[in-house]
Amino acid sequence: MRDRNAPGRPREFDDTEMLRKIMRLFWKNGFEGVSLSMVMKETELQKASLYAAFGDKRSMYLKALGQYHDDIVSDAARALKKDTVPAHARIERFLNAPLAAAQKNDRSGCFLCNASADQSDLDPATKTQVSVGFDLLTAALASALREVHPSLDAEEIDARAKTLLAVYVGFRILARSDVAIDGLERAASNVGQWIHN
Amino acid sequence: MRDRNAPGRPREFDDTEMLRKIMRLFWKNGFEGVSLSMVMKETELQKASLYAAFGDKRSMYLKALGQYHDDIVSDAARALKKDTVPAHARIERFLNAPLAAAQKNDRSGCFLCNASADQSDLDPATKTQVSVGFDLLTAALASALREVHPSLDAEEIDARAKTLLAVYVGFRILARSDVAIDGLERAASNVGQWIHN
DNA sequence: TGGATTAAAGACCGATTGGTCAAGAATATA
DNA sequence: TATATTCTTGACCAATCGGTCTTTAATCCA
Repeated sequence: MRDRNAPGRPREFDDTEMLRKIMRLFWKNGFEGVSLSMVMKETELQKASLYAAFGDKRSMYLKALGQYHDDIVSDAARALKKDTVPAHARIERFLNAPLAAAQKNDRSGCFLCNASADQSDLDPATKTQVSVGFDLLTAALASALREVHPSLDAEEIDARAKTLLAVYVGFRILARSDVAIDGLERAASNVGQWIHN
Repeated sequence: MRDRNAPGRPREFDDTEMLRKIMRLFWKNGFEGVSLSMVMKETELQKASLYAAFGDKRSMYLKALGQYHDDIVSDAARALKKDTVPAHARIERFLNAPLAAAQKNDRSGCFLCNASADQSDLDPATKTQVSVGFDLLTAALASALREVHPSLDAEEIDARAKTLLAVYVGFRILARSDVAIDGLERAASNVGQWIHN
């Protein structure tokens, strides 16, 4: 966002608001699945304005991924680290989020997971940003796990956190297909039990 | 593949061989990330020959996914269902495959997982085909789990199989990013322990 | 009021996209 | 050898791709 009292003609749109629209586009369709004309339609901005504000397509994608981090990932991490409900319930809620979304017919999945599958192998900057998101979630899961098992050492906590993250990511990907959702629910409840081991 | 004694000029290439090349392309780059000119270069075939043999781009993608099913998924399922090693070791080997690939710097991941993230929400036919693959793997995991726990009922077996599949898929996606691989290994060994519960 | 500066609008660019078509070449059968 | 059938080649197509440029409009500061 530009300075309010900057010289020159002021920008007529809010950067963050537009970035959120762009984010939803890339989230749903992937990098190559989004064209500049789609972005123009969604934001109701001209091409040149988009380039001036966000740079080229790759840079838009990266900024959209950053917006996802700020809006969604960090929120999820916060809810895992501290909340009114006990730690094990926070983890269960986290693992149930993919299934809850699927039941509401929201199949967009997780932008981080999609980006990892779609672009991590093709673009190093995306790969890095995806890893940052996954690392934040791992740390948040580890924090919650420490509350459940104060006696476990750091390595074991990290290993379990990564297992839970893998389950979460797997649920997100599986829920995008037609894999029967009811089996997944019981699977989630199994993992909920496993947390206490 | 056309009949050997069919009338007309015989095809100068092997369909399956070409489909495998196309498969690798889509596997690595996703649907929109592959252009017809890339396919032409990889197969050394002309555009019209490709269209005559495999149909349009969407149809090529679906056939490539089918080839992945025949070549890779069904092999993995077979190795899970029956082998010289005991059932729990077969499952562990299955879960370790994503990490073993990552250690060899093979980051292509799993075509099924990538397709689910990339195209399941956009194309119903892809969604269906992805689900068929996941269902086959679930059934194979369930078969191995029944050997480990003959007393468990079918629903519980299915739920556990889906948990393991989620872990597998999660590993595949996480391994594409820069998430530290050593933590994942210990995670895999944790899950190996959990199988016996 | 007059620069200086920035944004908005949309025409414009070459390159590439997925896809088709017409002509010639290779085969089986008759 | 003639014909029917299929395959291969490469030119060809409109549409779209990502990206730029010029013109005009809006603002700040002096």
